Amino acid sequence: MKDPKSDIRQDIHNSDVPEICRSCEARHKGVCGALNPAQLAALAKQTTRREITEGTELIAADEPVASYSNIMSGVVKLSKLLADGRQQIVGLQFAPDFLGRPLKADSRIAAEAATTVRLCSFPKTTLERMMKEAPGLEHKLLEQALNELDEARDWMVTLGRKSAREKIASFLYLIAVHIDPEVDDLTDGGCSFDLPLTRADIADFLGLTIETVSRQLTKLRQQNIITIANNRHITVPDINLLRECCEG
Amino acid sequence: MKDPKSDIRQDIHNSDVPEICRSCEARHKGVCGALNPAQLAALAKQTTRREITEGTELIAADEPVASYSNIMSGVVKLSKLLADGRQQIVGLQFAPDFLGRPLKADSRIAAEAATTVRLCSFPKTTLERMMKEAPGLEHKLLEQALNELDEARDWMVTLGRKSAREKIASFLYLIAVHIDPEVDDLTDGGCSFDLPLTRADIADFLGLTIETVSRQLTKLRQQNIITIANNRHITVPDINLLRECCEG
DNA sequence: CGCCTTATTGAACCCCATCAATATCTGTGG
DNA sequence: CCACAGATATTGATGGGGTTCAATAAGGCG
Repeated sequence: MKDPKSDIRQDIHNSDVPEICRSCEARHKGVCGALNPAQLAALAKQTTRREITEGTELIAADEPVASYSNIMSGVVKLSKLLADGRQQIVGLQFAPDFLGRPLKADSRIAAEAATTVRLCSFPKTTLERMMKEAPGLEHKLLEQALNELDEARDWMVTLGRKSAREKIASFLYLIAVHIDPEVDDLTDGGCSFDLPLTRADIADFLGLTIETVSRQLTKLRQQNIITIANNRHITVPDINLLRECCEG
Repeated sequence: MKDPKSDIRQDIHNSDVPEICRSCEARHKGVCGALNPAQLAALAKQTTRREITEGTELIAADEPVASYSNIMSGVVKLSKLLADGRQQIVGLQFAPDFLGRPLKADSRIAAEAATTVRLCSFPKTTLERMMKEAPGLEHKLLEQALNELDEARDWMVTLGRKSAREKIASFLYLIAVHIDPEVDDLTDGGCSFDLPLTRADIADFLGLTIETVSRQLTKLRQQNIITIANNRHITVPDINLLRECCEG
């Protein structure tokens, strides 16, 4: 069932991996993990790496886009807009996530750099050609899509059924888990991180107003569940206390 | 790059399609569309078809499940539960959707028959084996996952940013589009359908209470945007009026 | 018809939004 | 280093949309 030629290719020595790919996270946990050195080299020829400043629009809703990207560092926010200006952030993406809507010209979702972001971009057509040659690529995309679907559905519970306090706690916990690789659902102890979003963005992510976000953060601070420095830097002395706030 | 053997298989005459698959929607729009007649026949040997009554639990959250299914008719609701009993419905599935969480043992989501449901089920292991033989299967799964992701994100806007009235209108519109195949985003005129959910389910889908759902339905009725018969049957004289209610 | 479930309607309350004022941060230039 | 200005965040007062609690009505099925 397997093409023997590709087996040979995959045995090519690691030194054939393009230099820029060697230390890239996307090659291990990201979509590029599905490519062999020769395919990586072919893709690398077409890639452009960019550092993008906070606030830059990466993908406009409704506009067809000609390239996909891997996020190498930073945080990207995905958002949707209603006609009257109300906004909802529908997802956050971190390294080494794949950015773009496969199998469709327009995503109907806007993507914006929430922090400084480094991207590794390549033409849509190149990736689509490779999807036919390397079925593992499609598998990686399926994995990410299903993970994002799980996350989106988790967040629907937060949006639909949680109080403002629980929403804020859930948000802080989400960021803690994604920013600090040491933290996961079982961790004890404390952690600290910078918020990748402004209060306005947090409000748009949680379906709240800026004022409510601010008030609830203040309350969590007064109850010693978090400390805040310079508005953006959060310290969580005991992650379990925060976790308890996520569901009442 | 292509395995010539599979090309031959795909040219096998249509009469080799298993009888039970011939009139099945999943073979056209669903995942089975990726299988050739021989593969369909192999899968058909392992499938069981069941008719399931409203209210039956199909998948329990956290419990590993040994089979996947195609929905042949009816509506399945996917829901999540908080520890204190608060519930959020995170998705609705219609024929010919694929039911189950690929690539993972437990889905952390409960699935329940919202109406009478007919399923075509097959062992997980069988499908996983076929995914390796027929890359098109994975492609179909990716398509559905991305569609569900789009839908989930659309709904996040509804949950996070819309008023109760807009939520109810959005829900009615969603059902109209999915139940009546004639209706889509561009349709004019009217339509009518049965609600597949109770008021309690609608509330859990929209992040509201039963009472609010009821009050908003009453208001829409008083404004002649809908009529209601027997609590469940909705008639929409002008779908455009309803559409306008979805965003204010 | 009678019972039970499901849905509607009413009244009071509360959480969060809104509007408004003040405070803090950040970066720039004197 | 400080002063200033604009953006960002906090805090306060008030009001409204949706929840909660409670009672009534309507549907569904024996």
